[in-house]
Amino acid sequence: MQPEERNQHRDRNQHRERIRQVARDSFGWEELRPGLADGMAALLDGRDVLAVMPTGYGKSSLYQVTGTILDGVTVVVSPLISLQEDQVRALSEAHDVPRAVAINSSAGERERERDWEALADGSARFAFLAPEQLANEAVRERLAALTVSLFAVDEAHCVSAWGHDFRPDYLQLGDVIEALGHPPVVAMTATGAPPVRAEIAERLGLRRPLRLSTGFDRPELRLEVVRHESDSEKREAVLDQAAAVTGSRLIYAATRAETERLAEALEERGVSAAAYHAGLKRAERDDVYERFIEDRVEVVAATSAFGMGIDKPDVRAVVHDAVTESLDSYYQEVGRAGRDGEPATVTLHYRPEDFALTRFFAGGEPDADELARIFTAIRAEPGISRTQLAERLDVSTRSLGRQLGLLRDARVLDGGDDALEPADVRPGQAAAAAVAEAEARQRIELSRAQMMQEYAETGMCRRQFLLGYFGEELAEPCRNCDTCSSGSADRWAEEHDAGVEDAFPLAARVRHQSWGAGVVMHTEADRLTVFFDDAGYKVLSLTAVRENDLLEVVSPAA
DNA sequence: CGGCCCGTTTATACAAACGGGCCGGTGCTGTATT
Repeated sequence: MQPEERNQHRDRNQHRERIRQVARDSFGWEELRPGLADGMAALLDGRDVLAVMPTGYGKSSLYQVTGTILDGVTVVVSPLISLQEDQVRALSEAHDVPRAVAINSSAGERERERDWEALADGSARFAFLAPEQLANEAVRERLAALTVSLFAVDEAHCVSAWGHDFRPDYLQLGDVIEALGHPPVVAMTATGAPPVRAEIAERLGLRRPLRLSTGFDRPELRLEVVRHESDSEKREAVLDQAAAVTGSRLIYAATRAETERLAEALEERGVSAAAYHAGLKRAERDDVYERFIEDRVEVVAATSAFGMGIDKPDVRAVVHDAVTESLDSYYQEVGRAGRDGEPATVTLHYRPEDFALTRFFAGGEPDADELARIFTAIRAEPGISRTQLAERLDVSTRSLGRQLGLLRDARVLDGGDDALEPADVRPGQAAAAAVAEAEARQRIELSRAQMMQEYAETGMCRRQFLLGYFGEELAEPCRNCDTCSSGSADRWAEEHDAGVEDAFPLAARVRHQSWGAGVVMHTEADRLTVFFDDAGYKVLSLTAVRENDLLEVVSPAA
């Protein structure tokens, strides 16, 4: 062993010992679950970490323990103020852990100033921020003046799910990290198929991250899908199921109006129910949430707003009144059932027409003229900030954020939001490139919905399908889903008599004649699923691929 | 794209059927108004 290696070895043992000590003494964890200590040690070694672990596993400990050990400030990016508050509380309840502050719009200016001073003088060493805060130059300057020794991104799937249009500041986090000198970064999420994970790593600029994944299977969840032809028949089935089950249950609907209708109909049947969506007042939302947690309301009919941060152990059923826009979202929502490990049922009720709404949300035609107008304005004033630009053009900073994201992705715009730098191309070219980018994005969104449809219509074991989507293999049908119960899964397995696909192995990097570069996501005996960088998911028949020589393996594993 | 609301038509007096138009999810922030 060389002296240098010996030093590293000694450091690592010291790290492990310190991790054990802090976990036990400060947080009261006698033992850390598999992977967590490895992640912490990697961060202390200066490595980036991408952790995909289910809710309740203890992902937060990755930055809690590491941040306690490190001397500088730990920045934690969290999408919701309510989550920030939960995390600040959790840290304040631990022993001998540096103080944590949440910096957001809910505090007054004076309080915020006190928090910054606490970070500066070392009396606070955890800072929770939403990405919108980091889009603010003054905030970034104050951070740069501190020593940031760890950068954590909680609910990191938001980078991919919200970054492109809803909350574009998520896409700027990579630049923020670089500007801070790239301290070790830990990105944490409970959800994400391989393309989502790849996007998180790419957007945040993670450097050869340690990838931790604990497995997606939730055997206690019974998986069911019911297809309906008419709207009213579907609603009746949803209501019947929600009324029949006992214990806490959740209904997910696609629109606010539908949550109201469902809750009302359940009340009429004598079931205590409440609607939950982002159109309600803050106090009403809190009230519904509290009543649900305290078992004073049995059923909550909600939109996707009822989600992150909700951790009720004994939800016995999650009933979907419509498809979601992807299996990533679907699995995240059904994952709120059976957290206590006891059996729970998750059922998707859908109609093919449901996909109309999914298509609508995938976005329509981007406006080439508007993109050209924006680009022209930036060219007239290189180095202009997003805020100034929004004023010049009299548009909202929000819609502008989405357009700037497209121009950036199309590589015709450089620089952060406070200094936009145009590439040397004509506005028409820039707009065309951005439109192409938007179309690629839309193709990917639509392909994600397509996978949802494949799941709904498959004859194979639902769990085998779902786990396959998340890059995991389940050797045998699960015996705890509707296709297994009906015998369909066994018939399917016989017809598609297994046989490992050697020519196109899992995770192989491939190139298709018309869809370009992609990665093999899932293989079956007669077909394979590939995620293409610009076209999204495609299910290919192996016979067609072979006969027409459509697919070429570029490298065996990505 | 499909669902829903609303006003109009239809063919005769209450109700159904039709068509145009609009809306659909998620949260941060800073600013204006009680």
